Amino acid sequence: MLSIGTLAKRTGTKVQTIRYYEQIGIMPEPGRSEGGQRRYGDEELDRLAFIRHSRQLGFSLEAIRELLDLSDSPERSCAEVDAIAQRQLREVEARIGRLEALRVELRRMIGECDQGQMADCRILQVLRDHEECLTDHDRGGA
Amino acid sequence: MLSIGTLAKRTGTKVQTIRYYEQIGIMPEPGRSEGGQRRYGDEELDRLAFIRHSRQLGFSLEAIRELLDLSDSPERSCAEVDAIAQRQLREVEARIGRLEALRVELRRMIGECDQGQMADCRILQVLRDHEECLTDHDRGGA
DNA sequence: CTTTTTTCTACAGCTACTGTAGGAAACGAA
DNA sequence: TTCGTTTCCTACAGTAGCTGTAGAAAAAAG
Repeated sequence: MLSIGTLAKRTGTKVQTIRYYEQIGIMPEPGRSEGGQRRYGDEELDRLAFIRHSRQLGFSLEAIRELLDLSDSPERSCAEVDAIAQRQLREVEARIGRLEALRVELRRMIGECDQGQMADCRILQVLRDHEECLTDHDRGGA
Repeated sequence: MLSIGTLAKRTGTKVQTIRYYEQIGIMPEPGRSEGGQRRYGDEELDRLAFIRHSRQLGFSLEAIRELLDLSDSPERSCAEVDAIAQRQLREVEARIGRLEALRVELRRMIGECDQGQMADCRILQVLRDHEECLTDHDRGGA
């Protein structure tokens, strides 16, 4: 039987996070010691490791809840699991795309900065320079 | 004089977000109409556009607060602004790196799924398969 | 037996907003 | 001017996914 602290160490999770998972219902209420402390077995260890690994892969807790539900009902097809993973992949790719665009703009901005005085700092000018943004919203909104 | 709604439309911001920015002190308290409604001028429009543009580039509100402070004190060097932008670029690059690693693992996972029954779903197996994670934390923690 | 570590509950705080309720102000049309 | 619609006001709760705190009890170590 494992204490919450041991479980935490073994899975690289903080103790409060485990209690939080219990609170939101993705970890079960475990048994207790005589003194009222949580005691876990291997099943809970596996479940928590699954959750943490999925979190590391960027799955939301809601998606993980779905995955756990699916894995509890073996009569359903693997296709549903696949769909969740595909969705996750698409989200990751979208995020990468957005960040790459940011990187381009940041690099351009930084490249133009020649370490002069504030008055003509290119970075601030670029950030202040919202012409495109403004007209964007103007045309779009009105 | 602009109403808060007009300012919102022009900058692509929600009305509540503007009030939130005022509350946390990165937008000033504006003048009011006779009836007590907020009225803005071009200075506030510029400031808000600066904030929104910076947010779109991934800067945190804290970083933006710094940038605004710096741009209010023109005697300081552009190098400080450059440092903030560089830091931001490094963060963006780190995030891209992490997401690319995720993408690799997700693709591998999905590739192995052959749409069979749950019992032998590769995706769930991969997610469940935490050997590496466990030993990682085991060796690292103990 | 004493000291230190761990655990307990309950709650506040974090980022950056977003949404809601209930009411007042402003604006356009008749 | 009156009506109806839209916008605005304040104040507060909620979102995701935790993290940190306080004060007390239980467990482990010496």
